Amino acid sequence: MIVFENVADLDLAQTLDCGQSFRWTERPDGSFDGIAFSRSVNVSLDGSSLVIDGAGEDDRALWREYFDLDLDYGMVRRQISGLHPVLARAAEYAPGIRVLRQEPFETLITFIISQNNNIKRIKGIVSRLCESFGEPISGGFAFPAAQRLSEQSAEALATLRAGFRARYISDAAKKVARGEIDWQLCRTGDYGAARAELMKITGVGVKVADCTLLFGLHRIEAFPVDVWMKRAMEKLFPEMAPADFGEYAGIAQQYIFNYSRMHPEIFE
DNA sequence: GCCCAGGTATAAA
DNA sequence: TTTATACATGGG
Repeated sequence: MIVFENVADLDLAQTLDCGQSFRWTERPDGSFDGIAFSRSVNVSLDGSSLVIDGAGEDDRALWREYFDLDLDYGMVRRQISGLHPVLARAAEYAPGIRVLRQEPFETLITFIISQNNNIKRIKGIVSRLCESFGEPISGGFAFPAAQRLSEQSAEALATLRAGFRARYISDAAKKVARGEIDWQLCRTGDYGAARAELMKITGVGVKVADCTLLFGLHRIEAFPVDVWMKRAMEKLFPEMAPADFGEYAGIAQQYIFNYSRMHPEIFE
């Protein structure tokens, strides 16, 4: 068991159930069971201590990074809130959101599955994907390796009931397994080039690419303010110009997404 | 039954 | 370059 003390600005439900990760399930006691990096754990918050049950000290750095504990989200939230009142409202609504640093391939595949889909069903498909093709580990199944996934027939993938996304999953797994996707470029290269790199995959457009870059490669600096967000800002504050989301655009975007999910009436 | 869901590929203007 | 439509599946 690992304990991180004095963790601020983290709410597990807000972070693990806000549509960025699809592998966490809440227990009645408010803790969450989940798997990342082929490790099955239960995470809970005891006061300001983050408890990772099922993990050893060897993995302290790994979980510190996963929950992005080295970034001061209080500072980020204050900065974002100053950019536009809509951002202030969204950040205030769920101040415990953090942007997780998930594994790139898992993020890519889960957001391919997310297209024209709902979170409940996304979780089901991801769950079947891991049970069918992931390595069994203590407490569940790891997310499948690209190589293993790339070897699956169309018939095998059909058991996931992912619908038209099955061939997208297959193409992504093949390209990643062959090394045709340059993760280093995605992580550190020009944002446009990183986006284009992921869009080499069939079924990956700007939205899936942006979500993969944000949640899988932590490109928090460049999430575009899309037309939908601009419309929301103009509707709520018609007298103001839509703001750029600034240095932490990806985090701002996640506050907004969560807020819109909980208050759909405000966003039409 | 009908509508829609963290969109994208494809065809057509 | 921009705009309509199909797409598989299942929850509300």
